[in-house]
This record gives sequence, structure tokens and C-alpha cells, in this order.
Amino acid sequence: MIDQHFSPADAEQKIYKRWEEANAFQPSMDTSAQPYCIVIPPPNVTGVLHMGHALNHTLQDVLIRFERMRGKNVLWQPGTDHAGIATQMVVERKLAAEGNQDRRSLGREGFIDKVWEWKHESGGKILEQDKRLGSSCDWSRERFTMDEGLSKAVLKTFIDLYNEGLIYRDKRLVNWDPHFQTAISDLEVENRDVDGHMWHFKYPLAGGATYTYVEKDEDGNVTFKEERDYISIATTRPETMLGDGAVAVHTKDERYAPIVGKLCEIPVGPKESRRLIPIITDDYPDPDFGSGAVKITGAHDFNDYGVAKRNNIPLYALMDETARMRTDGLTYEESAKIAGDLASHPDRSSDMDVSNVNLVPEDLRGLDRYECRKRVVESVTAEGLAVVITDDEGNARPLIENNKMSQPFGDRSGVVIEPMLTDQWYVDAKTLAEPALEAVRKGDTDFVPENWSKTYFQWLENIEPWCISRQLWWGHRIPAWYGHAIIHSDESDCGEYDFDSFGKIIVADSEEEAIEQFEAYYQAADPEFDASGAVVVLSEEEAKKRSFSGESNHSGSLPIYRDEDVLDTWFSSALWPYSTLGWPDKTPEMNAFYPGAVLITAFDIIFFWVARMMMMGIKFLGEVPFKDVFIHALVLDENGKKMSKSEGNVLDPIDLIDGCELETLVEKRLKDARTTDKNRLKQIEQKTKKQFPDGIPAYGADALRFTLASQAAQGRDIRLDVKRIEGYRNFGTKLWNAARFCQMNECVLWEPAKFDPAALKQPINQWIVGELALTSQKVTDALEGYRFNDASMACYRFIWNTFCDWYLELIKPLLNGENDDAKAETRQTAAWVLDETLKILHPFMPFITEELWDQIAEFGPGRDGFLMLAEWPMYSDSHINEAASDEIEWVIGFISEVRGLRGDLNVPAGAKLRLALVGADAEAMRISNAYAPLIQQLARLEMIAFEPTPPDGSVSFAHKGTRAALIVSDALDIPAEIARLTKEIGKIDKEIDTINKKLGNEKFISKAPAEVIEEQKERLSDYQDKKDTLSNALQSFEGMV
RNA sequence: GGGCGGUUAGCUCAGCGGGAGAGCACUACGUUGACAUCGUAGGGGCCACUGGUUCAAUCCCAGUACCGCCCA
Repeated sequence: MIDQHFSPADAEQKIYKRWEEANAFQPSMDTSAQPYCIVIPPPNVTGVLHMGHALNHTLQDVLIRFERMRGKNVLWQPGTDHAGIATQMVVERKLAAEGNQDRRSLGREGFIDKVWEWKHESGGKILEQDKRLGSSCDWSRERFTMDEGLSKAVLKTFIDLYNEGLIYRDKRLVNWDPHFQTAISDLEVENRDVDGHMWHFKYPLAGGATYTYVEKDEDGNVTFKEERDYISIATTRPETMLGDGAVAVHTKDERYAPIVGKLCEIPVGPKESRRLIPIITDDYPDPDFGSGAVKITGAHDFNDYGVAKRNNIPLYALMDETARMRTDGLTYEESAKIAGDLASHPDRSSDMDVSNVNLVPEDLRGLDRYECRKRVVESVTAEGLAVVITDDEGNARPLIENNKMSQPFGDRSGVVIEPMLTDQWYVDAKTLAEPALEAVRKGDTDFVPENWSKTYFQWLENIEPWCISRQLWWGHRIPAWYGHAIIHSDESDCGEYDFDSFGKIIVADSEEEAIEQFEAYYQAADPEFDASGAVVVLSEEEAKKRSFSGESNHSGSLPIYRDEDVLDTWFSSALWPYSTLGWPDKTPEMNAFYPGAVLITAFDIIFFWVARMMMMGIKFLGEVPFKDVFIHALVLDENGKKMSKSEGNVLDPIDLIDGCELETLVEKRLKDARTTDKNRLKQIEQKTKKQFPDGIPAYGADALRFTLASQAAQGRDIRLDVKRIEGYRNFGTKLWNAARFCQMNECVLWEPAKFDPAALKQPINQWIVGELALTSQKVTDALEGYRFNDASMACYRFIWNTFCDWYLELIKPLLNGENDDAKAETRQTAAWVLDETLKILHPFMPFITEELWDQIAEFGPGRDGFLMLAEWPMYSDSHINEAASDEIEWVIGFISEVRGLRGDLNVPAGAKLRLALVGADAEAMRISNAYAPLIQQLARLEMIAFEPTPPDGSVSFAHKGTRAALIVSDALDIPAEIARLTKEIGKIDKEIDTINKKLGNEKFISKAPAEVIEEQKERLSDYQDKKDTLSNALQSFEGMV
């Protein structure tokens, strides 16, 4: 016998284990079946499951289970990515906590070993958590971006793109993370609004020159005028003044027109060697912002970089990789001289290497960038070159504006990102983007909802070169080797070794291959030289030491070194849709599962994922990686805020499944907040206690899944309210008890194969079969269109409002009755409908349905296999019997009317009333006769009679084909009844008016479609009938007053 | 500044060119042999505002206001 409640804690893991042990998640590889594949967007190997994953994975699992039941050859490909920065960070932190050596003293290989150790012990937790959610991934095919096979794919991709010129090395400005000391991508930068300062400084004009500075209003009237010997600039980063290459004003800014082309002096550094820089024009400066003049520091600001490039302004790097002021290179005096020369001879700038020029004065070298800023501000101010204003109290003080500014932070490190000029590897994303754009324009891949394609287009149309190198150890090492180049001074010349740099790059798939190619390169340049065995591979440091000390010139061996950097993690994730299937090998999986059916992800990952996978997939396989891209919402907290650890509003999916004591929850949130701010901690604690005074109850995975699916309407964020989860947990219980009822009533399908829903006799059974068929159709349609909310709600409505509320109630008399045929048919139908219902609900609530599938078979013939592998229900129209539907709907409507009236009249719930049908037509008579016992029970009636006129002491309502008079005799309150009827008739009159107006409108009649007109006429006549009945009743009461 | 989205019941949200919906909350009644994690009934809405298109607008279009998000 089924228990009174479903116990997720007992059942879920047990069931999951059974599925796994039966290999139920593996693709059938049935060649006659249509393949269906979803690759999981690989979570970070360091990740833990959050609500976003829970939603993302639930939706995938719903589709996967649905398609699997539909008989397709289904693969859900799981795995994780190696998350370069995050993983390196986690392992370094762990080493430090254990009192171990740091990464550098451990050495590259030693450290990588430690990372693998960590990966095997504690990586990929998220996938274990995923199992709790019920995800039916094929775990036997789990992949990791650092796996051998996937690494092979990465290598091939890099080499092929390099050989085609689509990967190249370049010196550009990148986002530099001074904490991790690596380049990061734009997408890993988080721009935050912070409180900042804006300083205003005077740059004196060279040689004491002066000009008349004039400001005018809109009409051209002069509003301000003075003689100046300086140009005033505003900056939020005074420390970068040291590297200024120019001052720029807008091309059309008349105020500065007199001094454009002149030189001005940077007011910082030793007085005797102050630098002069030109005043130039460009479209970048905003005349209305600050003074309208901006300093241009091309090596430390992305906007300035653009200006500098356009105007041939040198780029002077000021900081080292930790964002401290440089200590290397030439002395300040030497540097300033070179920079001064360049400023007065702009034509020389373009081909000049200024990397050795260090414009940081000696006393500022080695300082942190913020300390340097402070010192610069102090010295400029002390010199009287800060712009001064008079404040409210009449005191003169330097103008420092407090303003909100957007500042870039590393999303992992949390430190301020520094734009830095460095050599990096780039992918020519623009070239790869073209076909990716075209594929979506053509509809080879569709976005759902469609409008996300705009985001995709916008990003790809403005795509920048993709910087793919990272100065990390954990990742795919770049397969490039550097050696001395051979320089030819003219055509005939056999060339000379350039021992001053490692300018020759060879990209190869192994060290051996690289050596071979270098040997061939040197051999070709110098046929008399025996190059074999001459090339030695060293570390970058050793190779450089040796060459630059002059050793290589004499030793006869030629050093090369491999690039120390690794590839951006997303470079390997971009290949995920096929690298996981075995590419570049031709595997059966590649054949069957590429391209995949759909990629399911949140919008914030369109750039990271979708765009890059599209580019790579089309490039290497000539076909898009997936047919559809379904973009789902973000899961927010109940107030519409993003869930974040620092906010302390995170809900852990596992806590919702298993439940969580208040204390534990508070503890967890406080720890995750990673702050020592007491107010903040207190706030988090109070909010948590208020929201969950009793902790979080264990809702089970099914309730969580159903909630997420039912909220996953297209195009809106999801505010997760645990009340909702509770509601769907109750929904599970409702189904559970319905099954229990069926079991108690011996609803068993002894010979499932022999049951023919089309051969049923009882209208009630015909009706429920029809309703089921409609539901199945709705759910199927909705899932095919990714309308998860419609699909889940169709299940909900059918199970609760149709099957439980009405069908089970309506069959009670049959089950307890004497008609054995009807009873037998009903038992079988109930059993069959329940089985079919479990199938339809299974993708949403896999555990409870599988458990019921098993348990209700206890007293039956047993099951052939898992519910999860059962066939998805699809019925033909023949399952829908309209006559039966009309009949049952008449009964349901009738019962509802009686109940409503009883409520209106405050008839005690237990009281049984008599009811008379007045002027019933044949059909109403037939149905009410046939269903009399049933109506009597459900509407709490004693008897139903047929009368020519309404009995005394009765109140009436109208129902299709009859007037019904409920006899309340002494309880009858005539004035109240008059009021009720008047109100009711009033409502009907309003409707009748509206419809009459419509039908009276000539234009409506001539232009509206015929079926709409017909429909309105029908509505009108229904209302008329109803009104007639009620008016009669009203009249008779009015006669009684 | 550019782009995207939202505004519907107290709350959270569906819907969408022809009858305003759900869940939760609320009110009243209720242990009717599956279910109180329940049942029955009920109250509650100028579908943000202003114009336009249309026979017909919560829905389409334009504008306004407010609120979000993304990108600079």
C-alpha cells in the first residue's frame, strides 16, 4: 500500500542510482532513430551548483527526458571546463592555507601536478550536485576541457588558425589584472560605478606663450574671456600624466583653436627636464566635459590608445605587471630626452620602439600606482598648477570634483584592471564572425526568444580581436616556439642571425616538430651549416640569458624556447560542441550528434559561449553547432535582486531540495559574504531570519524543478519565491494521493495491451481520455516551442483541476456502485489515465513519477521497465468524444452552479437540499436523470425532481436547457433573493448590451469574420436564455412582496 | 550616450486583436472513507498614461512617465 506522503529524501537518490546502474542515460545509438543532442554549457570545474544552473539544467533535462521518451537517440553531454584563473586561484589558496610553497617555488610542473590532484579530489562537485537535481546526462561520456582528446582538438584548432593567419601575435592594449598578472578578456572585466575624484591641472604653454581664452553662450555672446599661459585639463588618473604623449581638444572647439599645434609642458617630474607635448585635435574629446581638453596617455587608457594611434602619438608604458611604477629601462633624464625629441619630430614616432623609455622620475619608481597618484597630485598642487576655485567660505582651494565614475575590476580578482601594452596572441574574430552572423541571419540557427539575436548581432558586428593568451600556468600551453630570426639585408644576401631578439615564431604540434622546423629554417638560410642537432630548447629565461650575453654567437647551438603562456579557457570551451564528441577523429558520436539540437543558456553567456561556439563550429565543421539557442531568464531573489554571496540572498538549490536549518543557513550566508563589515553581516542575518524563521523545509528536487520550469516564461527574469516551491511540493502530494486513491479502489490495468481507450462506454471515462489527449497535445506543442511554463501548467491543470477535482470525484459513485461493467471499465480507465499522466509529468517531476510508476504496480502485473524509458503519449483525435465532453461539462457546470448558490445563500455545508428542474428540455432531463446520484452527492442534494413551475420557497438559476430551483423553504430571504437576482440580471444586461452594440454595428457585420459574428450571436442567445429564466424568478419574488 | 526589456488582482507572474487569467495571500464555511502539504465557495483589476490604426485594442503603432538590465 502506498504511504500517505512521498518522501523525496528516501526515494530520490535511490531512484537515481537505479537509473544510473541501468545505464538509462546513455544514448540508444539506434541508427533508425532521430538523434537529439544537447551539450551542457560546461560549468567551471571549481563551481558549485547555484540557482542559475538549477534552472539551466532543469530545462535541458526536461527536453532530454521528453525527447528520450519520444524514442529519439538522445545524448546529453556533460562535463566541466578547466577555468584557468579560477582554478589556479583555488589551488594557490589551498597551498597557502596548507602552509605549502607558493606556485613559483613549486615550479610549473610541480604546480600543475597539484592542480590535477585537486581536480581529482574536489573538482567537478557541481556535477555530483547535478545528480540530485535528477539530470539525466550520460555520465559515462563526461568530459573536461583539459582531457587529452579535447586538448588535441585545441592544438589542432590553434595550429590551423595560425597557418591561415587567423591567429597572430600583436602588441596592443589589453586588460591587465595586476593581481593575477595576466591579460584578461573584456568579458571578464566588470565595470563598476565607484566614487572617484576629478583633478584639474594646468599644463603651461611652452616658452611662456599666451592666448586669449574665450567662452561663448549658445547665441555666440562672449560670457568669459581671459589671457592664459596654460591649457587646463581634467583627469581621474593623475599618475598617468607621466606618460602623456599629447593634449587633445575637439576638432571644432574654438576655445583652443589658437594653441592647436603648439607645445605644452607636463607639470610633473624634475624641473630641469620637464617634457613638452603637442596640443592636437581629435573627435574624441567632449567639449562639454571638464575643460574640454584631455591628456592622452596611449599606453594606459583604451580611449587614449585610439587617439594616440590615429595621431601617431607614442605610447609610453609606466607600470610593471603588478601595476607598480616601472623601475626598468632608461633613466628619467634619458627617457625624457627621447620623448622630447619625438614630441618635436612627430614623423619619427611611428617606427620608434619606446619600450625602453621609462618616464617615471626616479623618486617615483617602484611606487604603487595609487601612492604615485598621491605624490603627483601633491607636487602639482605645491607648484601652484592645480586649478583653484574659491569655496563657499571664501577660501581658495584646488578644484577636485567628486564624481561617480565607471572603473574596471577583474571579476575574479576584484582588483582594478590596468590597461597595459603587451604582446599577446589574438584571434582574428572579425573574419570568423562573418559566417557566424550569416548563419543566424539565414536561420541556420534560431534564437528563442528571437530578439536575443539582436544582442548577438550587435556584439559580433563590433567584435574586437580576441586576446587568447593568458599569463597563467593552468591551461592549454600555446604551441609556439621562439628562436632567433635570420635577417636578410637584401635579396641575394644569405642572411644573418639576429641575436638581439627571438623574432622567429614557429607554431607546431610538438617540441620535436618545432625543433625540426627550426632546423630546416636555419638550414635553408645557410646551406653550409649543419643544422641538425643545433637547436636546443630552453626556458624563456635561460634562452634569453644565453643569447643576450652573447653566448649563442659563439657556442654553435641555437636556443629556442616555448611560449610560457596558456590559452583562454573559452578558447577550448568554444570547441565543446564537437571536441566532446571526439573531433578531430571521425567518431560515431560526431556523426550522430553534430550539430546539436539546441543550446540552452542565459543571456549573459551569449558572448562567451554562443558566439564563439558558432564561429569555431562553422569554421571547422562547416555547419552550425546547434539548430536553436534558447535563452532563459536569470533567477533573482524574491525582491528582484541578483543573487549574490555578498548580498547574502543566495539560495542553494541543494538546500531547497534537502531543507536547511535556520542556523546553518545564516552561518553559510555570513561565511559566503566574505566581509568583516559588521553592519552588513547583521543585515544579512536579520533578513535571513525574517525570510526563513523556521529554516527551509525539504521540498525535494521535483518541486524545485517544477517551479523553475513553470516560471521559465520566455523573456522575463524569474523572481524565485519559496512559496511557489511549496505550492508545487503540494502539487506532488496531490498527485501522490490521487494515485493512492486509485490503488485503494483497485484501479489496475491487468492487461495494458488490451486496453482500448477508444472502446470505452461510460461518458465520464470517454471524457477524461479526451482531456488527457488534449493535455498531451498541449504539453508536446509547448515543449517543442520551448514554452516550458505552458507545458508545466498544462500538466498542473490536468492533474489537479481535471483529474483530481472532477474525475476522481465523479467516478466515486461508479466505483461504489453495483454496475460491475461500469465499475470495471472505470477502474481500468483510471489506472490507464494515471499511467499516462505519469508519463506526461515525468520530464518535469522525474522522481515522484518514477516512484509512483513503481509503487502503483504493487498489486498489478508489474512493469516492463522504467517510466523514464516509457513511450511518450500521443493520441489521435479519435480519443476525443465531443458528446461525452458536452455531457460531463453540463454536469460539472450544474454542480458548480448549485455550490455557488448554496454559498450565496449561506446554506450550511452539510445541509442537503431538494432541487427541482423547471421546464427542462429533453437533453437536460436525460443528463440530470443519468447523473442524479452523482449530482446529488457532489452538490449535496437530497433529490432532484422535475416540476412544471418552481416550488414555493425556492431560488433559481439557469443552466443550459433548464431552470433549476433550489428549495430552501423557511431559509428563504425574499428581499435578499430579489437583490441577488437583480445583481445577476444587471451583469447579464451589461453583457447583452455590449454584444447588441456589436451586432448592431453595420461595419462589424460587414467586416468581422463570420465565425466571430456567429460566436457573438451564440453568446447573446445564451445570455438571453439565462436572463429570461432569472427574470421569471425575479418577477415571482417581486409578486410576493 | 547606445541597445534591450518591463509596467495586468494585495504579492509573484501568465495571457494577447473579438468573453480579463493562474499561484500565493485574504475572507467564509468544511474531518463528505485519496489528500488539512486538503476541500467548497467568495471578494479583489479605468490591463501605467496620452494619442493613433482597426468594425473591434490589455494586446498592434507612436509618444510620455516610472522601473530594471546590458554595453560604452
